[in-house]
Amino acid sequence: MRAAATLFTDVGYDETSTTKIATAAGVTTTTIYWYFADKDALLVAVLDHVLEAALAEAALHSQRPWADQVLWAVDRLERYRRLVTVVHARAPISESIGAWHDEFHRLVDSMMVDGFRDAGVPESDLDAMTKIGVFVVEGLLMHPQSEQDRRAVVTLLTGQTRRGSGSS
Amino acid sequence: MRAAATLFTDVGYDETSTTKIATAAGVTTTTIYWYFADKDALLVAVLDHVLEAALAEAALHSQRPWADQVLWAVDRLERYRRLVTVVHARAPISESIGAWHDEFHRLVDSMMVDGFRDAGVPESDLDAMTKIGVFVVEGLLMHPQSEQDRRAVVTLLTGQTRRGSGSS
DNA sequence: GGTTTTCTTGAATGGCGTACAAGAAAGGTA
DNA sequence: TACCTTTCTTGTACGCCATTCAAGAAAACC
Repeated sequence: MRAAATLFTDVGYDETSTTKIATAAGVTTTTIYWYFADKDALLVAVLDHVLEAALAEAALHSQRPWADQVLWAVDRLERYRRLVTVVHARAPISESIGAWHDEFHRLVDSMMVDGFRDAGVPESDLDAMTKIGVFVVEGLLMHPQSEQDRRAVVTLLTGQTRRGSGSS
Repeated sequence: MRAAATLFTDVGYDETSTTKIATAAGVTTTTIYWYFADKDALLVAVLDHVLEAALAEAALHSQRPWADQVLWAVDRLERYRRLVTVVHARAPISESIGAWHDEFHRLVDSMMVDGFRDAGVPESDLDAMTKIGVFVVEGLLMHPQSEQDRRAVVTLLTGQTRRGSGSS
């Protein structure tokens, strides 16, 4: 069932009708509504599923340098670009998605705080730096960049301006 | 007519039906379709209108310090949060909105490059810094923050860590 | 005054998310 | 075995949506 909701990731939420989901899953739309309160609830289930898988993988990389971790996350999550945009678009109008979004940011914020603290960001800048980190990662997800551009942005973000990635 | 499309800003694009727009404008939905090819074209017209007005106002502040300019932009554009999210959500699926989004980023990128260059960012980091700037501003628009948090983020972003805005 | 162009409309179409009453499957208990 | 209850699935229907089309009103032009 949730396998059928790969459609949200690849095709998009608004572009995927409940009928298409039902057909792909070999059932009727009404069946979907027995398992999920509404289409938003189905999206939340997909989000939870996807996030859980990503977190499990991320745990394997937790010892790598901070810049590598962030870059890995961007690479790993890039495929969920459509989910990122639709969550932000629907968060203000859908109770369930708004709640998921809030909790998601609490989680990501805490991970970012730890990462930047370990990377040596002074305590006074930690909150602001965390927000910048989250916004930049979301920006990279929503606006796909070339491999080098991604790396340049993350490198600059995480403070180690290793020089030699400029342009023109 | 475009005055009636204030609905997009305040209520949201998906939440505003063509019928509501037509009623608010004192016409029928069909009339709207004489002036605009589809609902997306109407959104693009609203975006152009809103952007033009903001740019005109921004020109008056072009002599202020870079950090103030960015902060002013965030304050000024915050009311368009719904537009920001819907543009990102629809850019991949709507030709016209995708085109608008591309051109918008070209414009904003060039403004950001100039701003950061004048602020003393080395040429080698300029491209990456510009992207970070754009992503952070978009992030601030999509995730409303308190006055102090906004200021702290922009201050850190623009490099003048003036100290004394930390937390806890 | 007649013709052409500009604008507005009512009615229709197909698709959407969702609700509901009815029934099939499955499981438990005698 | 037969009955009852819970779990699941379905066909059908509703109201709303974006969009289209043929028809007509208003305005502009000659």
